[in-house]
Amino acid sequence: MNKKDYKLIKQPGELAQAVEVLRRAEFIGFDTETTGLDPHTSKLRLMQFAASSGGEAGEQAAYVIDCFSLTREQLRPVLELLAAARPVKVAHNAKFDVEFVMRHYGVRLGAVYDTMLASQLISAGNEDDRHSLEAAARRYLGWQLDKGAQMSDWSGDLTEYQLEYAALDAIAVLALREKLVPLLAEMGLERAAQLEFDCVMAIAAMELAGIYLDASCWRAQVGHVKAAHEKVAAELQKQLGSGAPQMSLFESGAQINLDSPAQVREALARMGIKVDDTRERRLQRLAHQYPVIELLLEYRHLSKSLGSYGEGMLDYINQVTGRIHANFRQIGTPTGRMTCSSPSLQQVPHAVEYRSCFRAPRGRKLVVADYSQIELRILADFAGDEALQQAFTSGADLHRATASQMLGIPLEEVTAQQREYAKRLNYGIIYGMGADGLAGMLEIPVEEAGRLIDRYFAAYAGVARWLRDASEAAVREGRSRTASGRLWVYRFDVNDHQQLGALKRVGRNTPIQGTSSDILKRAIRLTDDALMNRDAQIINSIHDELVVECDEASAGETARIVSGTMVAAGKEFISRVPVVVEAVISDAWVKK
DNA sequence: TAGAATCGCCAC
DNA sequence: AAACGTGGCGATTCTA
Repeated sequence: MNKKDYKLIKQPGELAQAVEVLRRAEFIGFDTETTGLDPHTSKLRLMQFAASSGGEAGEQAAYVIDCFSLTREQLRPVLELLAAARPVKVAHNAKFDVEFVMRHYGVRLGAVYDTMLASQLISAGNEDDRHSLEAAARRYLGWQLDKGAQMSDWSGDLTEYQLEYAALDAIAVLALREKLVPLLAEMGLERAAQLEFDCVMAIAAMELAGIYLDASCWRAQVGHVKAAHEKVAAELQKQLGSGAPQMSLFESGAQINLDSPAQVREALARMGIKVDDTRERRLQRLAHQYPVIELLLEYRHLSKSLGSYGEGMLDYINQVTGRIHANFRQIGTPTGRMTCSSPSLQQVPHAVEYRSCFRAPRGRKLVVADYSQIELRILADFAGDEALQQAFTSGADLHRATASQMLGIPLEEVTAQQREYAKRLNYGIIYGMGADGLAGMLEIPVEEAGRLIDRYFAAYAGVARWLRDASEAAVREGRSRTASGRLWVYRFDVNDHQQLGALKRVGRNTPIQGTSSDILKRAIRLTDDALMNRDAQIINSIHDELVVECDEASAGETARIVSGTMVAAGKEFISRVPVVVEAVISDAWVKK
């Protein structure tokens, strides 16, 4: 490892010299130390930079800037360096550092190379790999970084040890990039990496802005659910207890734990209803027959609402901003989708009662924009299936068109049930659903479901061929790619019958789901760029949807811009099928 | 008894 | 036994 040489900067003159050196580099390592994890309540203490010094190979110049010693005005040269497109700032999980710089200095980084995202792409869906700077430096550099100082107190006088640690991280990311660049190239991941790097800033800005939740609206909603929950629980106890054996004199009642699947299963057995498990799918089929099952499903639904979407949601409201700043993991799944936690804004129930509590503050509006059937459009494009493409270009209702095509009847003669079947097929096909799954969902015999699928594939022969090829390629090559080139190297055991089946389904789904996520990420970047210097900001992103909060007066304009950038992003990846975005202006996170 | 594993269910 | 892909998360149950 290189000598831990660094210069501590506490004076404007020293800063000017450092910036002069850094400006000449093509890439500079960048890291920060902060007094805590929340940019709204914690301070930025240090900014560390590293660059090749231009001398002998491997020599580094490293600078540790003490933000407590310099005013914003004095820091201006380095803030301009950060804002410039060159040099590219190399950072590990840049989102974290970027949020602090944005929050405290109002500066966006001009260009980012994120070694954490690069490392995740190279792992190609292997979720056993860790991607902390410590883990990545060990794996790719053989460096043993001492992270002991990471959680130390950065708010007071700093020790030599702390400063060395801080400087070394900036050096490490620069060295890490050198190792990752050829790996990304060899694996054909350069385009995917650029796509990821390009939206880091926009995602950081989205988190930093947060989303406004009307607390009293939420409390009222939770109150309603709580009352309903108690009522249903009491009734369910009564019904489930009815088959119980004679209870002892000392027991007031045979209370069971309604939240325990095992106890519920036993109670149902006592009533003569024997089930292997009590999952919703299974119970749904018995609900018509047994009122107690219907009640149980309602109880489960209410419990879920109270647990995941109860009072706890209010704890996420930031004390400083009054808004919720969830954590978005940019590469959250092997297909490239983002995931969101603390709280997961991606799984707030679709019911208006919940979503309408997430709303625009006074004088502002939300633009809620989502892609119309983007995954099916991707499939139609990839498969080159003219019939499915025609269904999209005709302008007719898609599921009605599908029903018409597969049943060979005019559009006007399609019944509501036929449309519903076609809709389930359209969605299920993307996930690799088979006759059994369709039969269960539509509550029809397996043979009939099989015939429906046959007709579907007869109408869309190109889709059938593409899906078959995709699963065969996944089995043969053990990997799939999305349109950006993102890679998932599978770790399924093809000798295991079940895993082989799963592999075939994942092989069909990954290029589609992954390309959809490519498109949304591109849309995030283009939209963020287009909204720059307007009173508008992306505040949420959910797989095929963007939510933008903006000034009331410019909502119409904002909606047009967002639609335009989202469509443009889609067109970068698919060309044979029109990309359609539905954008509405709303007071809350609902499509009015 | 704390953490891991499992079940069940919310989203797209 | 399951039979439809990707997750996060809360409650229960298992395990060391």
